[in-house]
Amino acid sequence: MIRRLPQARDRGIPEATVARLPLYLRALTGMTERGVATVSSEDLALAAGVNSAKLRKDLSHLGSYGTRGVGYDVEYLIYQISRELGLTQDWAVAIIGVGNLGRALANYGGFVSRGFRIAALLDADPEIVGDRIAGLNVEHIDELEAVMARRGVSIVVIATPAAAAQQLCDRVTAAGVTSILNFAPVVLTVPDGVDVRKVDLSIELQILAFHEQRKADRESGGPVMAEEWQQGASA
Amino acid sequence: MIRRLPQARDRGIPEATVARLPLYLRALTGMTERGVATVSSEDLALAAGVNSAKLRKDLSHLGSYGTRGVGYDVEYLIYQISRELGLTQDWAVAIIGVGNLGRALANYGGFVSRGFRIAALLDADPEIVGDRIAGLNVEHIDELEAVMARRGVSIVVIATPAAAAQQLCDRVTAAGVTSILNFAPVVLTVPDGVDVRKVDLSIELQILAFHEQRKADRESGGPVMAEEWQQGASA
DNA sequence: ATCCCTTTGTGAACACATGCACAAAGTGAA
DNA sequence: TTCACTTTGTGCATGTGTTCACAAAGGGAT
Ligand SMILES: NC(=O)c1ccc[n+]([C@@H]2O[C@H](COP(=O)([O-])OP(=O)(O)OC[C@H]3O[C@@H](n4cnc5c(N)ncnc54)[C@H](O)[C@@H]3O)[C@@H](O)[C@H]2O)c1
Ligand SMILES: NC(=O)c1ccc[n+]([C@@H]2O[C@H](COP(=O)([O-])OP(=O)(O)OC[C@H]3O[C@@H](n4cnc5c(N)ncnc54)[C@H](O)[C@@H]3O)[C@@H](O)[C@H]2O)c1
Repeated sequence: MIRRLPQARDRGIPEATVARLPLYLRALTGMTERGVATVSSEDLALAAGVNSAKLRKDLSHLGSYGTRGVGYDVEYLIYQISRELGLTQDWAVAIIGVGNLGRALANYGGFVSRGFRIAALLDADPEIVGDRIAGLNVEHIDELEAVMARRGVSIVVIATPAAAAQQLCDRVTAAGVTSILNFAPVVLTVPDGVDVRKVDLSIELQILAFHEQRKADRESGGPVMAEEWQQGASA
Repeated sequence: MIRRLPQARDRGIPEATVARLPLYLRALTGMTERGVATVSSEDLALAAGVNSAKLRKDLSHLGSYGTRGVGYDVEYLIYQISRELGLTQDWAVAIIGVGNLGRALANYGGFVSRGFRIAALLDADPEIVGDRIAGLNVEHIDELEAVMARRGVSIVVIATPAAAAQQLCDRVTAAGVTSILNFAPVVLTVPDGVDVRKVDLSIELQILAFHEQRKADRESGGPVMAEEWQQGASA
């Protein structure tokens, strides 16, 4: 067989794979801290809560970094995944909206540990502007463009009320930002080439409620069909 | 009109559809507030940020609630989706871990508006236990089982440090809870029949970083292939 | 060097999700 | 009633993701 271009590590990593790489990374970090030097796909898959074939296929998209009969070198794999995810550089993040949620995010240590640095906090409320949170001054939203440029911000977190989100989104994309994490419960419209990811707790709860209701229906009511349950792990 | 009653409304709604129903619901709520009585799949799809064929297929899983040539009755559709998601009853939610994040969640009004009621706040820290937050007393984690039973809690939110999460998860599942929303960055292991959904901001940022890096590579470096960009909307 | 054991990397089958395109069903006008 | 027009609901093709199952590769013992 021709075998199609052995070099050229396929530059198209499936989105589903990308979403799992951070999971593997987290599991690997835990292992390296516990002094584990080498890990099999079976063990790593277990730690990450996925099927081992899936894990191997995911990793195979990055290249061939395992040793047959042995497994993967933990440190080396951490490095390769980090590089692939872009965590070898660090990213300046701005948080817009320093309310309940924005404050919690700003105080959270878990970002810095991966290469994310909170570089700016912005709010519209004069009561809040000037506050010192997690070692940063809260700046006025009017300064948005200037602050982002000065600090080299490339990822923006929107944690304002829904009503303000689209307008702020327009401003940051106009300023050249192409990565946004949105907590406001609205669908953001963005130009091509801009990535938006959203976190919506309300949606998560509604999905849980749906399944919870089903389980209740099952028990009390209707004929149970031969249809097995979702596994615990979420998507 | 007779409406449906082809009694076999398919009892297996695809997971991908379930995850979008809350989105449609939100869009519909906005419309009803603006006095819109009827909406076409095209318009609703636009508001929800999805393709209209997908929207129609999603809705078709709930039954045949549209009128050809006209569209969907907004109120009626809100009711049907709410019922399907289990939002016509209300759900008692307990938050475990009242730190930065738990506090933000407790103070958030957006849950109550859909049928979710924060019924209990629990923490291990004696400094925090007894605090009054969002009209609720923070109770000691030792009381977990008793409190959950007394308040009829059926959904638990875990917002503690990662180290405590699995153990707490074991306790709540042992107490009969089958729906968990987890903010701690660990993979929870649960018995069959228990649903866990997770929210991990760090993972979201890493996914954004991956794409951001790609875009940067594209511009500066390598030969650009005929491969189009992700659309902005996240999965 | 040979053999046995372990574990990777992947082809191939399957399962699930998306989106096009259109027949069927409804509205409203004449 | 008939016709023109709109919009739903869905069959079907295509695309994406998952899982099985195994050949190929490497390690270590003899
Ligand atoms: N708190 C939660 O647990 C939670 C959960 C789910 C979703 N959310 C969503 O996250 C967002 C923030 O929630 P919150 O509880 O922190 O709200 P909040 O009201 O406490 O904070 C919002 C902050 O945004 C600021 N703001 C308003 N308009 C602004 C503008 N134009 N520019 C800059 N800043 C502006 C406000 O001054 C305020 O400080 C909301 O959209 C909410 O729906 C919050
Ligand atoms: N704050 C954020 O923005 C953020 C972002 C992403 C993830 N997270 C995750 O969410 C979780 C909470 O984050 P946080 O910033 O609120 O942390 P935090 O330290 O502010 O709060 C944790 C709370 O949990 C309580 N706790 C600890 N052990 C407990 C136990 N056994 N039983 C009951 N309560 C216990 C602590 O007393 C504390 O009040 C962490 O796992 C964190 O990794 C937080």
